[in-house]
Amino acid sequence: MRIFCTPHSRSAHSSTSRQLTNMLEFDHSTTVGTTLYKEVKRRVLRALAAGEWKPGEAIPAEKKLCELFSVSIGTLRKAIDELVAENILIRHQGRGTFVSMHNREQQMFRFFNVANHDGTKSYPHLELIAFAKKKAGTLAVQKLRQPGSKVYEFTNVLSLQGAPVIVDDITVPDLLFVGLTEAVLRNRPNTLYSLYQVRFGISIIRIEERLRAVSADARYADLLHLAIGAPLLEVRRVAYSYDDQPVEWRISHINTEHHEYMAQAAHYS
Amino acid sequence: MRIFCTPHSRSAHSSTSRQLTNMLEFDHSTTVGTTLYKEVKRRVLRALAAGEWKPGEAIPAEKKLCELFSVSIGTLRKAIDELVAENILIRHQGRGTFVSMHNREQQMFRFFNVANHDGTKSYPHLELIAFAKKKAGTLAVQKLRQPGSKVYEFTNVLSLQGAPVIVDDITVPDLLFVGLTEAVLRNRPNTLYSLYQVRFGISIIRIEERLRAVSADARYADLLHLAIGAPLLEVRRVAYSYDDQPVEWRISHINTEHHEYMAQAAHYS
DNA sequence: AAGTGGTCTAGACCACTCT
DNA sequence: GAGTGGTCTAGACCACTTG
Repeated sequence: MRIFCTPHSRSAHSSTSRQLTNMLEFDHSTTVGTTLYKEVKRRVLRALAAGEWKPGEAIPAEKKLCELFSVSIGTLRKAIDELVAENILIRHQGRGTFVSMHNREQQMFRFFNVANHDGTKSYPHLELIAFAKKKAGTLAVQKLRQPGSKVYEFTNVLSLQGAPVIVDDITVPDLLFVGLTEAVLRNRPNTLYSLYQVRFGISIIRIEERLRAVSADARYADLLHLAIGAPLLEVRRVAYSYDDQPVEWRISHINTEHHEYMAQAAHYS
Repeated sequence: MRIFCTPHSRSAHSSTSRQLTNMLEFDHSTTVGTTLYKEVKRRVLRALAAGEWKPGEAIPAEKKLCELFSVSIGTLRKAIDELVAENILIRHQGRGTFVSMHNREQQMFRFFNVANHDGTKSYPHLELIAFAKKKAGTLAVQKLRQPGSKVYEFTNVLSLQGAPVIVDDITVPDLLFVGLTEAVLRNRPNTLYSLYQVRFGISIIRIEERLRAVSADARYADLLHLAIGAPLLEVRRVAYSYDDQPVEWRISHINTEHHEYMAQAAHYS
């Protein structure tokens, strides 16, 4: 007679879970209302957050993971499916499954929503115009959930087709970005988020943005070569890493005279 | 000896497909690079577009669909999975799988991205201030891909907490909205998109929006009780139905002094 | 109790990639 | 050819809903 695994029963399930403990610390706090494939997903995420598999590297083959987690191929694939859908892993048929990187051409524009009026996107030219380490302001503390800590604050001006279009005022917690300097920011070869990943091991998974229309004050008018009072698109962004941990807070001001912010909505709210 | 279905071989596959032809016309034009579950998904979509199963109704049980399409439960579920992920179907454990509706409370805010500064959303009060049938302008023709046709144009003013905040200038093709009148727009009980669905059989599946900051002209200043030149968020939206067919083109102007436009990005660009 | 969707299994064969 | 992910099967048991 066959003995079936009873995935919805906590007792039978936790015994399965225990076998996986050697991989990473077992954390009971997040083990509520779980199913086998969710549990597998959580393990993979934890391994990623711990740097067990690094961006660009392949993770073990599906069959290997089935043995490692003691689940069937169907269950394993359902877990991986979700991670692929969330852009955390990338599958290449015949090659393997890889941890997503941010420095690839195609990923370049993932979180860069500014386009020309015809919908095409161009590479921005970038200039760092300010850099400082200071105590976090109340707004930054709130957004980054890092009370009482210090932060790095720096400002980039992005130009498209030779004209300045965007001013980014960026704040990151110093505890996560140990060793960040002006030189590091100037010498990076790729995008800012690829620098975060390669240099500091921080992967940006998700962003939330709030948009408003404002009038240019003296500073923005100067930086963007506009008249004071000209309409600007203000974008306030919080960028999140694997555990929904906020790691960057930025305010962008965009001259939308010749460019647009592109948004889409299809899947759930 | 067992005979396996060879899903990737066209000859074996098309014989399977033929069995389904009684349901709807077989269309060879879209049968390229297909897999079994994609084919099943396409059949379901076609049935939905044909009105075979209507919004709010349950579609046949998974086991029934397995027999109908002659596929296994795993394949059937993979097809339905994608339709659920795209918000076209909704599954309720123990009850059935239903065609998505737009008039439910929870769906109310799906395409309504304007929120208070604290992130909460409120029901807008709505006033119809203009309605006309006219020849489509060049911009509307381009966005709606309906050359030479007539359109309905109407304008709504949306108020939040008693103050006017948004002006929506909306254009829809008359061929799809036969019988649209001012009275129909005034007497609708739910959202505009639920009216589209219930009254005209048009389901909005996806929207694309482009955002800019502009200065209020005399019309918007008047409607939104602002000074001329005040910064406004301009949102240009195209709304799409099942076959990626554009069915609505609207330009919104939003006073973001006390409200924000919320955007998110996580899944693929 | 009957019917529905949700999860899981164990294994098959296919298409693709790399060596 | 060996190894990878991609698709598909046939059936099991579970949790939930409704009569």
